[in-house]
Amino acid sequence: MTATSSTEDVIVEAARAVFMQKGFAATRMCDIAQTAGINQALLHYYFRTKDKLFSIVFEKESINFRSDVLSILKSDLPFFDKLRLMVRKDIEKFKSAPFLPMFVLNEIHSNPERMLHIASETHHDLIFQTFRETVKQEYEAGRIRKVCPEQLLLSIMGITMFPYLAEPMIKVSMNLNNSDFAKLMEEREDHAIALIENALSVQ
Amino acid sequence: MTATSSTEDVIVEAARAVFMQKGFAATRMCDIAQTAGINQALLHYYFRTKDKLFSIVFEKESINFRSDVLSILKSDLPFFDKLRLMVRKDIEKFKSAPFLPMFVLNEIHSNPERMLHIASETHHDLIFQTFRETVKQEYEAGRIRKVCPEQLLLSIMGITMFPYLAEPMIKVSMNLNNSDFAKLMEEREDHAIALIENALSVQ
DNA sequence: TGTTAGTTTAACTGATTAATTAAATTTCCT
DNA sequence: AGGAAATTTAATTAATCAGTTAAACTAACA
Repeated sequence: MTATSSTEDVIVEAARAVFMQKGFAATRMCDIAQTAGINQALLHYYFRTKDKLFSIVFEKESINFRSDVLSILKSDLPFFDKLRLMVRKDIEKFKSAPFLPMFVLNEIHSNPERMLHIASETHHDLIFQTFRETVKQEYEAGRIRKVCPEQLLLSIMGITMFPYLAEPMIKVSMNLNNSDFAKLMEEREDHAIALIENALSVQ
Repeated sequence: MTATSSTEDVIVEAARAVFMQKGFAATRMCDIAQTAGINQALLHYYFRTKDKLFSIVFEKESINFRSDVLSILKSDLPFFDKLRLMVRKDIEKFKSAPFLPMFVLNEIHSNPERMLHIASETHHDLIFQTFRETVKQEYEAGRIRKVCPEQLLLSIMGITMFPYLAEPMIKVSMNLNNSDFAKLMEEREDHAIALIENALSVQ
């Protein structure tokens, strides 16, 4: 059982869980220790400071957050297939990590400079540029309605992410329990794709 | 001028600004005092604790956050006019209070029980039920495509709110300065409305 | 068996911060 | 002017929390 694969990983995983749920400021080191099933001294033995531990967690998650859509966009699939894949991949990801959007957006919000670093590491600009050109080609060829690519991207992201950003609010407003909500998210993929397709289809 | 642009109001307004930007945990009472242009002692003289001050701010904002769409939905306007009004009202609100969505969702996220109280005060369930029935009537009459009302509402909210939730990320990704971003949000109203209309139109 | 890394316990330091208090000062009302 | 409320100053208390340290224990392992 390969001893040492653990502890360090256990700590990072515990930190991930607590940071994601509470955010940086509200997270206590002793919460992380407790979640990891160890004591505070050992926490500092492995990761000297709260900031270092947070950086490790945030770096990882913020990269995971940014979809790797570049390969999809650069493929030679029909445009609607690209969109379908983008939406499906995102929703799948958020289903397995529902706190991810809130966590990342929230920490960027409270420390925007960090975003500069993330953006360069994840080729944000390149992804966005490719998306813009792809959309432009499509509407110039008359295969979709003319639409501002920036606005379209914001709409797609909003459609896929919002339910996870607002999960606690939605559950109460719509009177859903956990399994109702999960089911709604199951069905969401198809709804989202259909909505976007219909919105862009000519005629 | 006197009239009472009273100290009390000044404090609440300062608290609103700081809490909105930093969230509860990261907010310091001395920040609020400084923003209000007073000292910490006076803060406690008016509002004894941080929690009380926060409650006042949050209560107010969470009610403001919830659009008063009930009157729109119950009017006898054509459905698309209702949608247009809903979207316009929401985007207008967020343009003047861009931190509102992040603030409310974030605090609900870190303290979901609070949501129960808000929901009952703002008739969430009634609004949602009315929306559901309105949509159902429309697609049963064949005036719009058949669509799950829950999903549609989530999509509309995502489309209107997401840009404000992700503002710092968007600015970096799309390489926009403040005025670029503001302009994009100006144009967003029409984009959002057109997108939803096209998505729902039959044929 | 003895060494070493990993781990625990428990007490402590130092910094931050919410909250309190008393006394002094200012502002405003009558 | 006199008095009450508002506000400041400055010092203090109490709590929380990140981070440190030393001493002891445990298990692997050579």
